[in-house]
Amino acid sequence: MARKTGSHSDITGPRVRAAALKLFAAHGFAAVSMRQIAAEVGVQAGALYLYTPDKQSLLFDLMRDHMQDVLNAWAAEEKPEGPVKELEAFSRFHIRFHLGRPEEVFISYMELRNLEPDNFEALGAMRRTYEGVLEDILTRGQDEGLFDVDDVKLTTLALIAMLNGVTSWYKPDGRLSLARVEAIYSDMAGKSVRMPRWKERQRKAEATQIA
Amino acid sequence: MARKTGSHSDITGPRVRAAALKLFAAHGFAAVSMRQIAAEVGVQAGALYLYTPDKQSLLFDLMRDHMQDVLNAWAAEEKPEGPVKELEAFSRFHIRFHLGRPEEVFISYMELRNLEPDNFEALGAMRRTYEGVLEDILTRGQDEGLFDVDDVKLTTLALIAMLNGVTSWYKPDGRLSLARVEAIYSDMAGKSVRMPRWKERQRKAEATQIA
DNA sequence: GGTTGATGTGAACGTGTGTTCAGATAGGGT
DNA sequence: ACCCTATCTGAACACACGTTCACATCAACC
Repeated sequence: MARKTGSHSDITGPRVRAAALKLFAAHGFAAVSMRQIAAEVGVQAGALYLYTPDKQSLLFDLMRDHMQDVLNAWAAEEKPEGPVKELEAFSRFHIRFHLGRPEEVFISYMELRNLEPDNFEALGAMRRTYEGVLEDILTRGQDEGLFDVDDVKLTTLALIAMLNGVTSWYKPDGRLSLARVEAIYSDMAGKSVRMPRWKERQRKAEATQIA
Repeated sequence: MARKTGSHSDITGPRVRAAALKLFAAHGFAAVSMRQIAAEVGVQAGALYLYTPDKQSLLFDLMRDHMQDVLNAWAAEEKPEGPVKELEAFSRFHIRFHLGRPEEVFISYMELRNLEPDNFEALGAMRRTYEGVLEDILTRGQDEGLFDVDDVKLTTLALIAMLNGVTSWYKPDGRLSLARVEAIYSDMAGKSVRMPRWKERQRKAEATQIA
């Protein structure tokens, strides 16, 4: 029976998660104690266990929810037609989404090794799903002769690494606006995989020659 | 007076560092105890303090030595002429060097936040020096009209992030050889910044038109 | 207005932490 | 043969850890 007034559980619960997010991102999962999290919330350590079964779950829930958010947000995104524009849309989406959640991103890529095996596997599956989106775009672009990609899997990982790197230096009040960063990254991503014009011409020339 | 036979300090010292490297890379600095390191070496925890003043120094020394190795190795590398070939040489060097030291690389980019302020600053300076190498190549290429880079600093960080990403998935016995990975990455890096031919032609056309 | 149940306290449990240090050990120098 | 000293042990220090639990508090309901 949920209380209406005076019930703190609706408030404290999210605050616990917010505190954990902030502290894990700043100092690392292993370096943060339950007492520090409790202090950030303004509560005693024991009270945390009303909102999480243990410290590990606190970490995993943050990571899982974040990955789910990414996947949902991409699913809701409007997709343009053709691999070239899709790649640009993906790059822009990735940069925009990740810059809006620097702490979640940081945790999701830094604390993987602190997950227990089952949780690690579950999160790995979600990550592979997301990478699959990019891999699919590259594959179709390659098939249509629009991209010149040596190895799709490797290129996928290289691009994701590049795009993720943005979170390690971007400051909202920095020199470059979000829009500019978004543009530069998506441009670099596009250029790094697109079929060069001379190669395209050569390909067409060979095709007509054979025919 | 150093012993010749039976002296273990020449042996135990490096073993302590090797154990710390291995364990820090596998589980993270904060999650590894001095007793675990000692056990890996086959010694009691107290003995470690004959080789390091404290745990923090153990981490910092590993990171500083690694960065110094990178800088030295690049200094010793033979450099080709021209920004385009220099960029390729840098990319290939970076991939090759980093894939040969996965643990050092992992630590150097994951454990920065566990460094005390002074150590953090010292390592940051070394990292900026290394990034300066790439930044310099891009700047010169841009000046010579060979590269089409929107923002040199941002592009530097994006490329470094992409190249570093390789360490998070590469397995020596995997599908792709080191040489192939090296080639693909340096190719992507080059394409992502190089001036497109059509833009180059346009630039030259405008130049003659003005003259 | 007394009862109930959600919410939180504060102390305690057992274990582990980084670090120190008196003492054991054993090989090299004389 | 003896001493010296580099090397290491094993116990101890004070403190922090994640987690549990008996108990307090207090708003909402009958």
